[in-house]
Amino acid sequence: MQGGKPPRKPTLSQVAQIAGVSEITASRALRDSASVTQGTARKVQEAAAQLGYLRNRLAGALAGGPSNQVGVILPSLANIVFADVLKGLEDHFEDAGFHPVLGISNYDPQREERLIRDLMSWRPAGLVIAPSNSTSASRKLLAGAGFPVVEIMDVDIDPVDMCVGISHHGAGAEMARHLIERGYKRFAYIGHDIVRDQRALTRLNGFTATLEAAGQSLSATLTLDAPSSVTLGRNGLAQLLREADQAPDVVYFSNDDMAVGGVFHCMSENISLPDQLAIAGFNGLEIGQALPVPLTTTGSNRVRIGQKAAGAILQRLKDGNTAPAAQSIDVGFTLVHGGTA
Amino acid sequence: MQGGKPPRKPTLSQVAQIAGVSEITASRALRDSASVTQGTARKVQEAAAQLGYLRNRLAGALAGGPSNQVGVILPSLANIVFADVLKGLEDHFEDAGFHPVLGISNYDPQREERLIRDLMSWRPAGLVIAPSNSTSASRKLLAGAGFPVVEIMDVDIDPVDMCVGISHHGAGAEMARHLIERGYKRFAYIGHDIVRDQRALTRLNGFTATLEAAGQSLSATLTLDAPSSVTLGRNGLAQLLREADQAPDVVYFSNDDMAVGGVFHCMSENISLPDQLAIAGFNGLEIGQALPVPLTTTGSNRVRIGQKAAGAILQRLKDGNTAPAAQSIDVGFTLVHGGTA
DNA sequence: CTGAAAGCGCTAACAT
DNA sequence: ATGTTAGCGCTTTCAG
Repeated sequence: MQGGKPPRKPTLSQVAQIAGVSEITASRALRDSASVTQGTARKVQEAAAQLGYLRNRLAGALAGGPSNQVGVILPSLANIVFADVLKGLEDHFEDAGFHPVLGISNYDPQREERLIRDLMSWRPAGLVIAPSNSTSASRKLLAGAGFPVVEIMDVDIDPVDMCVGISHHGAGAEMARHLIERGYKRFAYIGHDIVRDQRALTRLNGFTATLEAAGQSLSATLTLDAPSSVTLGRNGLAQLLREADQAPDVVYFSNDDMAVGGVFHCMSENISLPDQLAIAGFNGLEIGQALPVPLTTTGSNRVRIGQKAAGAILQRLKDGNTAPAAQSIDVGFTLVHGGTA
Repeated sequence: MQGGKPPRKPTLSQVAQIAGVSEITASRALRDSASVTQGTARKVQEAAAQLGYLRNRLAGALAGGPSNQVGVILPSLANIVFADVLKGLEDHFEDAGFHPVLGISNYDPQREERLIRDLMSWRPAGLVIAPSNSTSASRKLLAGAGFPVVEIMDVDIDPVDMCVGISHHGAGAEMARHLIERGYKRFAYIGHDIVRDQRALTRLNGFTATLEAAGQSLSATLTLDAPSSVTLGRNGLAQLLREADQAPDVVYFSNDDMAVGGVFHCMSENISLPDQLAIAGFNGLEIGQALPVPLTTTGSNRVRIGQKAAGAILQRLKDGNTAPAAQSIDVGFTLVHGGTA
């Protein structure tokens, strides 16, 4: 409570001394009481309790022991999507006694590279990363990491090691197919800062490719240079409808946040959904489904992605980290037939 | 990519050798190029780049260097509330180059204690914890931590070191005052597993205390033994209305998730809000405000709590961790005048 | 500004 | 089942 130099924490050697055994025996007793006589284990544990001994994993890991830390690099935490992924990661890591060490790249490749260095400098047991246009230096770091690495969110990539996610190209394509089937003709797209969010761009590419294969095309595209948000989507739709030569009959938004904004604009302008205008999003967020008319969108298994990624790391750690051929896990997406398209 | 024993990573001494300086000089050059001649700094940096040297902070921290890891213990990530707090923490930690090391207690005091031990064994620079009925062992551990500790969410506590949050007692009391003022007479409460969620219980206490001070009381209370959710709130209200001798005219829910469920029940049963029944929640979640009739609730500054907590840790680290008197930061709450009460 | 010595606290490897 | 030896890779003193 008061000032003064911090009293040194009790060390293993002190525990050993009190228990009347060697340091290494104390170490074994504390880590895996099975590798030691019951009596010894008890003595050591008592000594440790008496001293208030607290294991120092810095020393342990430096000496070659295992780490239970896993680096986790995500682009943002403002977006519920990544909070969901983190939840999924925690689900499995927590049970296995592993702890995520978090870094947020803010969609910035330079920052991401710095984070990779930073987290690797703690010699974690593994690394999970949702890449943001990774630099080649980043890829090189990951390739030579020496521990399992999982790139998450997108499987339309050439993974450094393993990857878990969905095909964003496929998701865009499927939505295009659905909308074409519904008979829509005048397609528009409203997106957020797509330069940074590569996965949104990939969806758009899948979307337009499918339109074109069907002899259709985007009649209007609006890309706003800001992070996605409900407000941005709302203003975006207002702007698009104001500026477009001919009103679209359906708008594909870069994600659900944006799309919900679009729905709100329609509500306030008395544009009836989906007759006057149809709207589609991506992610399958709860808020979209809680709307009076649930949003038509693509459900992405975000929690699942986290769980699978954690599972992949843990599995490899159990297998002694013998890197097999690069592995790709597609958790799949689902078309959510809402009422807006 | 292929098997084989992992090649040892380059060490500082190798960098030093190539640069033609001593190990310690190389160390200084890499950490703080200002404490060394420009030329030396350049030579060392080149050598490091050439070797692909990656700092080993395990060794650094063990040798007495600073850590940039901060333990963060939260009860859950399923609840958006804690994702928001984590976002706030990241906002400041990321900029300062610090990384949260995450543990999820699942509202379990035993698990929380294990997590505290586990995270402390990495000798972090600080610890942020949203306590869950902490055991006395947990409190003892935190008290002797030797680094800054912030207990978050609630300021109605006696903090081990510092705390950041709001008064949950006050929040409950204010909502009671508001509802009394509105003229409601028959008050009911619907809560989730309150044994585990102490803060919800504290709000309830503030609520009932205020009712009683005004000569009123809760006419019905329903506490469900499960984590809070929209579905639980919906079923809860159905049950309460079914079983209550006399229908309440207002229901205070343990939080917004629950309250939104209540609103959904009313929608499907054509119970008009707030005339036939009024509803109030807690948190000010986006989903509650996105409802056709926005939810009357208490806004909690969750992101702010995270930011302030991170700020408090960083400040103390800058001040050389000279623990001043225990500090308590109240970020305050706001009554959200929605349309449901 | 640079260096030499010493050691942080622990665990793997090899005995016994 | 337990102990001995050695060293992980770095940084903190303390000197120059």
